[in-house]
Amino acid sequence: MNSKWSRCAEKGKLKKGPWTFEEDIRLLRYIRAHGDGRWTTLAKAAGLQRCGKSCRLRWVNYLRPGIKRGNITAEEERVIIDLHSRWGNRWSLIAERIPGRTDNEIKNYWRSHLKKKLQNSGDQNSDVSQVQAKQVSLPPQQSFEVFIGEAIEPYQYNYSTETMKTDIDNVQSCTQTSFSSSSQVEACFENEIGMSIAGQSANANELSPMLNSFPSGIPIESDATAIFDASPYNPANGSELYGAEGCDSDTGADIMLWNMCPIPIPNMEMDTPFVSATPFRSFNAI
DNA sequence: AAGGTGCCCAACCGCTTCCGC
DNA sequence: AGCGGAAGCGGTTGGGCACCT
Repeated sequence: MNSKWSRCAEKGKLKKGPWTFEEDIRLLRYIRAHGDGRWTTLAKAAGLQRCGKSCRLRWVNYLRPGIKRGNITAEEERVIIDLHSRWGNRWSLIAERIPGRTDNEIKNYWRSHLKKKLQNSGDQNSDVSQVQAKQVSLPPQQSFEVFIGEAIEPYQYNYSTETMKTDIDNVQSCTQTSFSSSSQVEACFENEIGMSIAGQSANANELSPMLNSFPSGIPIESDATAIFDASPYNPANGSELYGAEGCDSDTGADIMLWNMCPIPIPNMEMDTPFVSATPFRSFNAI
């Protein structure tokens, strides 16, 4: 074989399989300093024992700023169904029309949810058929504005290289990844990341890249609800789950960040304040 | 409680397209 | 124009997890 992947493997003990936290950080740091592209060169220069293709995939599908996590919404599903009916399996094209979603994610969603649904419901009375028949207004591609919460101004969700650089550097210095109390969390974020989680100072524009740097969120055992009262919790055992970013729910910023959290959190559900806050109220062209 | 089954999704694979020389 | 390497894309795989029985 002479494919790129097999050449990757032959060349030398290049690593395969799931990415580690350290690899993610290494890749992020390199891209923030030098930009993406030239993936083969980038992989070597960043000191990653990965082939360029693997680095590109990790960046595009997971680390890239703006990746939206969480369940596909009903509106997104409608868009996917509509566009698939027009374009077929042009996943990357479809993904361009759904901000924050990757082609891989849409492809997986189609295979695991929609394809079966469509197959099982060829008749006109099915939900999917009705959805398909409906003309869907498409969200704009590329740039978009996100409106979050009631209390803050809408802002344009764009990352600057400088912002990411600052965030990743700060995260690097925050070595503690497990906490037993809200005070520990507060101390870490205020001292190490320079952001007040109990106050109103969090700037949502500056936070999301940090999420990329924490592998599985930060579990907190007990008394953090006063601070994180809009955060997700695990309904299976009642414990609360927190990501790297924390800020007062009054700002609304945490609401947006949880939706964009690139870290999958098993069994995550939102508690009442979260739901009532209506994250991602709309997308608008800018 | 334990084993089986099915689902989900991150990552892999290989083909195609693009681009520079 | 032709070639080779890089990037993009869509299909496939397999590990981990949840849910049954």
